[in-house]
Amino acid sequence: MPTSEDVARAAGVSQSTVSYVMSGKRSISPATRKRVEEVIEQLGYHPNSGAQALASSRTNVIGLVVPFRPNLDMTVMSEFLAEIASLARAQDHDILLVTADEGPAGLRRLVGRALCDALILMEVGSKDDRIPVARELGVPVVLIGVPEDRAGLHCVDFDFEAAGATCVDEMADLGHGQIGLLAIDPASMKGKANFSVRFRRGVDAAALRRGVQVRTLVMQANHTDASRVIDEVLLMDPPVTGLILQHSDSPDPVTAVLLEHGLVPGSDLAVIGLCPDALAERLRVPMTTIQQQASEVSRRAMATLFRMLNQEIPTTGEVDLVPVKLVRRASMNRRAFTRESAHTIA
Amino acid sequence: MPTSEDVARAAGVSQSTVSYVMSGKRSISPATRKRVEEVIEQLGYHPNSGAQALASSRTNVIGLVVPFRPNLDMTVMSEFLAEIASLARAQDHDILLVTADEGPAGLRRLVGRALCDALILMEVGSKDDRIPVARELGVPVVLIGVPEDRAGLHCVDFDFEAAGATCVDEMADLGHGQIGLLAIDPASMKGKANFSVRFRRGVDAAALRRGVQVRTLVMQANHTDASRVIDEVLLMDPPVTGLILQHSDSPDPVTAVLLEHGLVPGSDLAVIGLCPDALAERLRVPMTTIQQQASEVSRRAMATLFRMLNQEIPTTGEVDLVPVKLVRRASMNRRAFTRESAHTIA
DNA sequence: CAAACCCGTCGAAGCGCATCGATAACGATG
DNA sequence: CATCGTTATCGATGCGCTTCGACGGGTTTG
Repeated sequence: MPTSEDVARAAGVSQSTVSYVMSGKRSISPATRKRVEEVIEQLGYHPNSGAQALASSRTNVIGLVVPFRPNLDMTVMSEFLAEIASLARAQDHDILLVTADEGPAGLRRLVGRALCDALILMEVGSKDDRIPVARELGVPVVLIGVPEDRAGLHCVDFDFEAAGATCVDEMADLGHGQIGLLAIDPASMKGKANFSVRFRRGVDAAALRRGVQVRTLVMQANHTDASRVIDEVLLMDPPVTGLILQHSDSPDPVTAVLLEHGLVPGSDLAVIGLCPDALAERLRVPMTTIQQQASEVSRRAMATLFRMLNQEIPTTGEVDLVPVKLVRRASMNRRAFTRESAHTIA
Repeated sequence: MPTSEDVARAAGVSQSTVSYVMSGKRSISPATRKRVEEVIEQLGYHPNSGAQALASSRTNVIGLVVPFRPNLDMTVMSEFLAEIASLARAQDHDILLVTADEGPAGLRRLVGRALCDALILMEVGSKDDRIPVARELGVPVVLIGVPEDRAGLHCVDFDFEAAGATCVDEMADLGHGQIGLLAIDPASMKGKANFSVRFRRGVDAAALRRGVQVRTLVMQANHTDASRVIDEVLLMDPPVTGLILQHSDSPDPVTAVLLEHGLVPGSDLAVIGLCPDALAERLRVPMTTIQQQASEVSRRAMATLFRMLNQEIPTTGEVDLVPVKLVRRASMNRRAFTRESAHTIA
């Protein structure tokens, strides 16, 4: 591997000049610059990152801490990964991928070993033991997620509360006053994640505001449980005319069960949910959803992170919630005033 | 941040002694070792990775190159990521996540800048422009996937050919002589990936061997197209009694369409496919599948990589195919000899 | 026309570690 | 008892870079 010394010799300049050509931190005459750049090109020179880090105490690496717990929505997660990695590269940074297995000590290691200049913590839970450590790390940190105790830390996330509210509003706007919320089990791992909690908070608030009744049924995202839950829904009185799906992987089973009952989403029952677009669109009846734009969240997180790295803003935290976007598809219908049919058909 | 110099001073030894305590490359008296280790603990010392890399020309980082092209099966992908990251940490290594956006030049950058000691290339296609570069990089490389031109490179992957064959064998064993293969469009991005090609090669070979007829229908993994394709299948003569699903996201739509036709998988029609376990199990009729054990592939890839890093084996390549595992669920039935009913029911 | 500046360049001093050779202390060996 | 290994430690060097101060020559200024 050629070093900057090699480049300097070949270009007939000093090593420090090569360094200044690369960093642009001092003015260089056009002639020398050209000569040096040609040699760099020709030799295929790349600065040694270790040496660079040692001398400048800047690694140009961002640590991305992902708790790969099972049962995570990987579709969304990988959108994050792709976008974050790409944005990092655009600013000449790289991404160090760290699982959360190591816990808080892992964060200390990253910073202590000077493996990265900044951290992004993904999938932050309501109570997350990475939080207190993150605060004292002395490097810029951005959280994806909104923990309870977030003082001094910058958070970015989807606005799940607005998402919940939007679902209810859309229902109410179409005349549905009796809504079934097919919800994630609050006792489960996923249910404890704060996005789950915030979504339901949004639903509840909007229900109150709009004067509609929301009945919650906890379900697992599989056909058997969907079947059980839909049976319950159909027996409710007054009859439920709209369903909100919280699980991102419940659209398939729920749609399947509804169809088995002769109920077509968008005609016999209004259905709205939270899932990836690709899934929503490939259903028998494409589903109206709240779109989760991972790219937008990533963009904001990275923008903030780089501003912190460049000392443009203090590391003091605030919550940056990305507005939700309702994508209307065929699964929502206006309430029919004479729909008692559900019971009989079923 | 404390340095090894700080540790040395506090422990009353020289800096080099601290270094030897940490690396274990020279013998240290138990007394000194204990003293040094205590100071390390107490000061919260972590060796600076940049300095370490500079001095030892070893980064303890593995570059993981992932082409985040849309339409990738992220469920499987993230299993890889999680397992690889975890295995790396177990050997005191970290993972640098690199998207393939930069192409071959990105690989040169990684090695040229000495950002990592070794590379794993994921989702390697049949013809992949990263391959020629990878070969000349001068660092250990392991490919996940099997490109055509793989001389000198170590590949690990699922044995998709065996997967295809196993599907056909299972069908044949249960008496099915007329099989429909609902296949990925070979002209699509995904269809060009070599795993797709290999699966179909396995299917074809086994069909020939077992003397069964496989008719291929290209489909998209959505309800509309599934409907179109199943209509075609049901009109075939002689009647198809078993379906092989190549798309990992076709089980939902296909099952849905079959049920609409009054056909229950596992009773009226045998269905087998290639998809994540979680999906297979949450279907109305849990589906028999070929299980893709990402963890096993990861383990083998990492094991080989570390052996190359430790000079235990040469960097000469071979293909390491992970045997497939058939997981029987409820979607397969023995052929009924008098099933003409499909047409009439449909 | 000298003083004050700016521009482009160079030399040198580290950054924090790994590692090699040297050295001292100390049994074991003949 | 002189010699040879061993074992445990230290000092010095260098990895490849960034960055600071210095310096010469050209330009501006009073």
